[in-house]
Amino acid sequence: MKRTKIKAALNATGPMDEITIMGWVRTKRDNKGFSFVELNDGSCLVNIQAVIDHTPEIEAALDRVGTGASVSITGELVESPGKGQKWEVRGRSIEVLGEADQETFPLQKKRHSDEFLRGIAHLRPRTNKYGAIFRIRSELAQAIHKFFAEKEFYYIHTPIITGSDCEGAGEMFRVTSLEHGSTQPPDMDFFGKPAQLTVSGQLSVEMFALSLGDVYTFGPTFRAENSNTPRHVAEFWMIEPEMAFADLADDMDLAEEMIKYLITHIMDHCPDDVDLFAKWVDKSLMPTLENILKEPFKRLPYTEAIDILKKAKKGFEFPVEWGMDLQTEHERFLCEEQFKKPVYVYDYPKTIKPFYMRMNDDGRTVAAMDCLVPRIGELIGGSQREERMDVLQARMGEMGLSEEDYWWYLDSRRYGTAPHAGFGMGFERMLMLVTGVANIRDVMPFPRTPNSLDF
RNA sequence: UCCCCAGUAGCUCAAUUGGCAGAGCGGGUGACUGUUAAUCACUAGGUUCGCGGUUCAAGUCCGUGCUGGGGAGCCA
Repeated sequence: MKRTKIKAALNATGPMDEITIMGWVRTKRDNKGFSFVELNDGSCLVNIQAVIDHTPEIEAALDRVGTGASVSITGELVESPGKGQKWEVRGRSIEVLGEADQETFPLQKKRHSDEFLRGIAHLRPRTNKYGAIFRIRSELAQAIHKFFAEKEFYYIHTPIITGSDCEGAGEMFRVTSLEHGSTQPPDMDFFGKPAQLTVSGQLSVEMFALSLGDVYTFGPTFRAENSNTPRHVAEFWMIEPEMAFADLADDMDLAEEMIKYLITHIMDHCPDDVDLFAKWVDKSLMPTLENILKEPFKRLPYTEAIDILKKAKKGFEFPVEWGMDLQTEHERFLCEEQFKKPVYVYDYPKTIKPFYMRMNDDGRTVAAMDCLVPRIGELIGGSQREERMDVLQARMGEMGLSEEDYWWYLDSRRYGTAPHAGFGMGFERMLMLVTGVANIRDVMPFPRTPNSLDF
């Protein structure tokens, strides 16, 4: 099929005698003797307008066309005499590719609530807002690979199915090939042992940092937590870079550079789509993004953060004391009120962090960092990893972890260990940041949440 | 998982103290020679989320279940 994408047609530098456009009808306006048909094909936010003079044959076709139908229109591309668009198609013929019954087609020529559109997740990318979200989502994924390629990081595909039942984060989904309700023991299962969906590629990707140097993984991860918030889903994508011969400061440098790179990239490459969000979704989007770009992030040791929170004239629900994990209200206070920009909190108490984070000289904190951003909360969590075999073994002992289960992980410290650091960034949370979309379910094609697996 | 709120036409919402279930948009039909989510006229459209209860009478009150939203926890 020969067609010109609408994005290309709208960017034309001159008229065209022969053009065929295909897309979905957003609206049709009939007049006596001719009709306007606005088409969108997903290639860009903007529709193209086609003007078609009526003939008996064309009228018969137009009778079958309503909002949502897909059509092919052939004619010429001309400068529009009307206001609102530079180019339009003067149609000579129209072919109806797929009708849409107006009685039942759920998308109307008006704004719908996000809640309603979630119920028709298979059709919502045909709306302006969701089309824009998923174009930006694609561009953001590409930008991540571009960023790491430019910095000469290697892209590692870490496994989705894992046999490590404790990767240091959250409840896991079990993977089995046994019949539902089977009483067979795990050693009769496919892998001969229990298997789960990964919650993080970190332990795997560390092995490759300690081989290839600078690496990253970017793929789906799964959490079986019964979380019901606008910031959590059961299946989400995570970017996890890992650098050999790097410490916590290098880690924070990389994360900050990456966030700024991604925001700049999206502003440069998706101006129309970003504009839609700035206008209709979050009026403070542009100031927020510009604010993130303009200054260095605040770097705040956990112990100082606790002091600030203690002195804050603020009725926190949770009392503040050294050793506790920061609550949502504390995180929001730090980045939205105290510093009004992204904040790294680092050097957390060892008791609230996983075994693999590097012990600091004080013996009570570890080289961990969280990057907190306004509105989203924790966008990134990372650390310098414990590279010293004896310290790592001691930590695992404290936390009741079996060295046998991690024999391959420990081998990386046994043979040629080296300082290294990395972090995990929630891809969808980054997408929420650059679009201003408030609910994570609205930046995923088909979100998976507790009791929801409809598509 | 806990706390709070909501569920009425395809969508977004009204409905006074418990007293005849409504509007806008969308749909259908018609009009209109340049419209921009066109406009104008006419028109159809309801198991008031399910189940049980109180009452002469329930969209409205009570119980329960389901679904959705907000907040919290867990985290990215």
